[in-house]
Amino acid sequence: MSDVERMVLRPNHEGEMCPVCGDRVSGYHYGLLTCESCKGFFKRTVQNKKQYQCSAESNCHVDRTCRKRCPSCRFQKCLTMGMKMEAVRADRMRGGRNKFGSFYKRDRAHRMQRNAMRVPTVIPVQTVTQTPTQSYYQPADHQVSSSTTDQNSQNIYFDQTKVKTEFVKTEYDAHLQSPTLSSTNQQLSDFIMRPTGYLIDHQDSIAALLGNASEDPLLRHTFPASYQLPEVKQEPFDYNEHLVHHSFQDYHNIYQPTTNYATMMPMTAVSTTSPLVTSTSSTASGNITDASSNSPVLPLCPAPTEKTVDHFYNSSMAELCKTLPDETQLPRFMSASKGTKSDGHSFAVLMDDQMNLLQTCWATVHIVDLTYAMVLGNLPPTYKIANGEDVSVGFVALLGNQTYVNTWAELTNQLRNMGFNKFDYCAFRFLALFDQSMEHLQVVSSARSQVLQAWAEVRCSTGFLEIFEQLRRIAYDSIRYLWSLNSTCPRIWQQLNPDSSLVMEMIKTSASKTPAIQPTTTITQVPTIHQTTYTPVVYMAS
DNA sequence: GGTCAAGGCCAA
DNA sequence: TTGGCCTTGACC
Repeated sequence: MSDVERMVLRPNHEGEMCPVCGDRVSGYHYGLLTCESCKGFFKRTVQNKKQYQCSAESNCHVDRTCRKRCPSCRFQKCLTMGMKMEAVRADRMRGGRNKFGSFYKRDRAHRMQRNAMRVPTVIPVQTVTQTPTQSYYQPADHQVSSSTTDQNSQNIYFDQTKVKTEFVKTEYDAHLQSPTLSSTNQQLSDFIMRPTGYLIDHQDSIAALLGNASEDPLLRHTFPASYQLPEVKQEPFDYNEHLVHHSFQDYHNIYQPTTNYATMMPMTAVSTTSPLVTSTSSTASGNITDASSNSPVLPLCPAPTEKTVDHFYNSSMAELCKTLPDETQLPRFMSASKGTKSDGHSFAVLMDDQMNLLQTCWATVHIVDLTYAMVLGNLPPTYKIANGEDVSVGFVALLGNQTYVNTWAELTNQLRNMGFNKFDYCAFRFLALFDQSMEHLQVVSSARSQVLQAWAEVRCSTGFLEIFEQLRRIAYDSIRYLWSLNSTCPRIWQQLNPDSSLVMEMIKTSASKTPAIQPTTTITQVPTIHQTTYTPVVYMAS
């Protein structure tokens, strides 16, 4: 093992801050880089099945000095940041490796790469003054497989050598640099700027779109092609094996509990409202009692092991999508597709359906992405674009559609207060991808059902779904707003290069596909959602 | 045998 | 109840 490899594999948490309270990180604990005190707090809470009640509004500030004040909000923040109750052992067995070992290793390697690449030729694109307690960049970077960037960045950086600044001239250029939209823009196809300021590689956009956490480009910086740190051992990816055995419909067959976790069951899913959807594993009272019914879609299985978690991430849809353009794999794909006629026509139809989905959903995914980042506090309130103007983050999120900026901000606040976490974010993304308006496609309808069922295993609130639908309608309206510019603001429209730009084609197509907001469903008010509708599933020993 | 993320212990 | 330190044990 080389020195560099040793550096990659050896933990170095010096200077790292706990994403929950900001104290010094002592290592990976229950899926997250945290301090010793949050580790102990989380362990006690889960082991002793503690139920906390916030005396305020469930949005208490948590930092090193006041973390003892509100255990309810502290625990909620632990969960939101990504600590995993499943990692607390039901049998209390000491020692041994935990179930996320390979995650930790991979995450460490990613972090080392980021740290290594932070040094050369980067300049701040926007210097944002922030205090430790006012960080709109919450340190979700500590979370294994999370989809955010770096906590320690006081400035937001970009690689000066990569940015084609000539394309950053108007407010709409700011839109075009937002993640989803820009992935379709040929002019910016080499590098894409995330709202947080990071440039991501073009090929990552599909992974981002599909919500694969381990492949999320926000986990990675863009590296010069010539620069490569030694990777942690990569498992060879067998396309055929993954497609056949880990297809979307077969996830539930993969995630089988192991003995360590077999005794852990989600005992209570307390809610004052009905479950999100009727689940076959739910009782009439809404309590989920069947731990063997694992998530078919989301990494929410009640008994994840290192092996099964690895399966999920290594066999991700993103990996499958990456292999699709490879002609040498195409025959295997065709023969491996269950129930799919193995001929070129079937494949063409499949691709056509995928394009339909992407064209319909990209704006929703874009808004969902920014919503989650806002919930985590990762985004500054405004962005300065190249011409010196400040635009609000809502302006960027809604593609310039000012109508619902305030509504979006309120929805974001509500989600934050409801404890919106990465699982909900993941569900939102899948629901966005499998757009309701495409439910005439059988696979979409089926996929939506699986997502909803998986989600219902960890959430018992219709409130989240209501807000998602609001976001989706806002996305539709924003696309139509963009499209309307060709008649209302021809000057700006022309700057978007409408005759040759691929993004214009996407806007045009999606504007024609997304259903108009009906008068009866026009978004005028944020729905009233009570915070008490959310209670996390608590894993308990049976 | 070293590593490190689990659980346990115990003073504050 | 908290949080710092210790012990344990699977994995490398």
